[in-house]
Amino acid sequence: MSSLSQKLTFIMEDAFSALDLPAENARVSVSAQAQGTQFQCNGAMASAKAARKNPREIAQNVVDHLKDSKSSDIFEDISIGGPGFINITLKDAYIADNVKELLTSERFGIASAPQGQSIVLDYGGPNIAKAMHVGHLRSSIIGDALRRMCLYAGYNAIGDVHMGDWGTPMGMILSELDLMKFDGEITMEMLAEIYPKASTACKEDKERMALARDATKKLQEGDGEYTKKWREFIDVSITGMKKNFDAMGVHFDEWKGESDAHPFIEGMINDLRDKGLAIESEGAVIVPVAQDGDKKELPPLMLLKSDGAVLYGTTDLATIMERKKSHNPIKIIYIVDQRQSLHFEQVFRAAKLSGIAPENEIELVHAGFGTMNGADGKPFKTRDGGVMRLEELISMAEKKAQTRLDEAELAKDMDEAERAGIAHKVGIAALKFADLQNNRIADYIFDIDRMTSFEGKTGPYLLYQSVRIKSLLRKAGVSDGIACDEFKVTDDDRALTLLLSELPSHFDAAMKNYTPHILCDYAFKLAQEFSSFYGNCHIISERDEVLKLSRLALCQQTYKQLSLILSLLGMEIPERM
RNA sequence: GCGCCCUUAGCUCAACUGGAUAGAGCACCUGCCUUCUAAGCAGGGGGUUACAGGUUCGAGUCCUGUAGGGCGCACCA
Repeated sequence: MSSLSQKLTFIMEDAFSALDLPAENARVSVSAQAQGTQFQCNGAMASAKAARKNPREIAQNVVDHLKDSKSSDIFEDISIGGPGFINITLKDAYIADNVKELLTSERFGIASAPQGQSIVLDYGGPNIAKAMHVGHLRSSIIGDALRRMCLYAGYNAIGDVHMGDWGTPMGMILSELDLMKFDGEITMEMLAEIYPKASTACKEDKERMALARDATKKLQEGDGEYTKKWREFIDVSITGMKKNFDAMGVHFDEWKGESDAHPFIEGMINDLRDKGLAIESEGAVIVPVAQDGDKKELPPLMLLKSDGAVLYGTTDLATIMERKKSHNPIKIIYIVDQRQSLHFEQVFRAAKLSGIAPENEIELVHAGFGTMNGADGKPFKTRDGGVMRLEELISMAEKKAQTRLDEAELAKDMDEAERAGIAHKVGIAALKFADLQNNRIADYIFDIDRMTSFEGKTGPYLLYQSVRIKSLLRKAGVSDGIACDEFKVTDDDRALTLLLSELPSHFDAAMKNYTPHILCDYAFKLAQEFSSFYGNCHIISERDEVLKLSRLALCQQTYKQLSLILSLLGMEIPERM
């Protein structure tokens, strides 16, 4: 079981091979032309040069071959267009057979990865003592979606929040507590005040900074008193983070941080020194990672500062060791701001050079994303110039959904709790979809109106269509799978039927490039196609029993797919809305 | 100075990795609640894909250059 375009590709590959044409040119895709033809293959033109033939002639050979062969009962029409496009239209009987197969397929035709392979995903990346703001949105939402996708693809996917809990900011807080002579219970509110205060003071005053550096070093060396206090405010901080992540429905399997790599660092540095990879330079310890043929001058990865303290790159490298030991993953995916691409290039090179992550054992991927800008194209700020907190954003979206619900006739018989539950699901779907539908690589404009919009290409639209189907199936008394002995395809539902078969192609593409927006796009098209079908056709009131059953099956299949994709994207469908 | 990324409709974004007439949503205009949820559907207008060359049967996509924007270049994370 696979998508129709994949099946047709197999058939086309056979035809190409039989005619001594390169099979890799045989790929069949959904037709770009809206009307008329259903699928197309562009391989004749690609093969023309090497075969020294006219592309139309090649296309004709392929078409003749296919018409002669037994697969001819598949094609309603197969013809040549333009410079050599092979256009394919399928027989309804073949489409019907395919749907029948799809209806009983557990995974919609999506292939499953070999068992026992792990992938670690590094996303979220909140910092201790800092309030989570909209900047954490992308990493969390994209990362969580990719984790769910990897899981569905059959991998043992492990999401790690990888907190910033080990750098100089920790020393800033500890030294600030010293200066305050503080000895009570640390609260979230306190932390929110202390950190910015300490950070500013350190920037302005070199001596104050020295205190922070000193405290950082002591902490990293295992000072008892500091460790105790550190543990205390880490726990407080994590409680706050969990609140935010829970509200967004972002899940982590591990709550590790930079500090968890600490036990690996000393051994790692010694090993790198022994291998001659780590060297002293200006009092610091570095790993040169430049290679012949580099276009740019790649600075070395610094492991130890001249004062002996570790850095971001040190913990990142050691974290790979830690992950290798605990999970032995085939891949580690970092969902981190694109601006850090140089840093990851350095770490990845050092990991390969040192054998910490041999190239053929662990694949290291930086799935970077663009910077979030405000409407003016500059990094996003609220109207008063501050940073918008995540909680604020979530509650804005929820409130808008609440208002929308209060206006609706439907909500009259709902109690408070049900309304709040729906408003939450709708609000979160709006936020997540607004973010996920963008290709992750490019910078994007953070538009609060778009984030909290419920019309058009939005999360709530997808929820709405799903809810409509669910309601329809409920009224029709359909609960479990519908197996159609006979499936009837008509002009009103053919487009939806064909689209339903294409999920595997889109899932594969999204996985390959780590781009959830491909799934967003497919889900939207599917919902739109369904909505059109829903508007044009009678379903429950259809008199033709075979057609009615076929259409109910289509509804259910659409619901199942939307439900799967929404869950992969981290959205929940309410019972009604 | 060196390097990376970006520039597509008024706005926000797609375009299956080189394919046919570049698609969606928002906004604007016209219809549709007496069929199963109108957070919806049907239809309309809106484009020299920043610019100039090049490669190719074929370029938004690849190569070169120019302009504009963003970012990064060892003791922050």
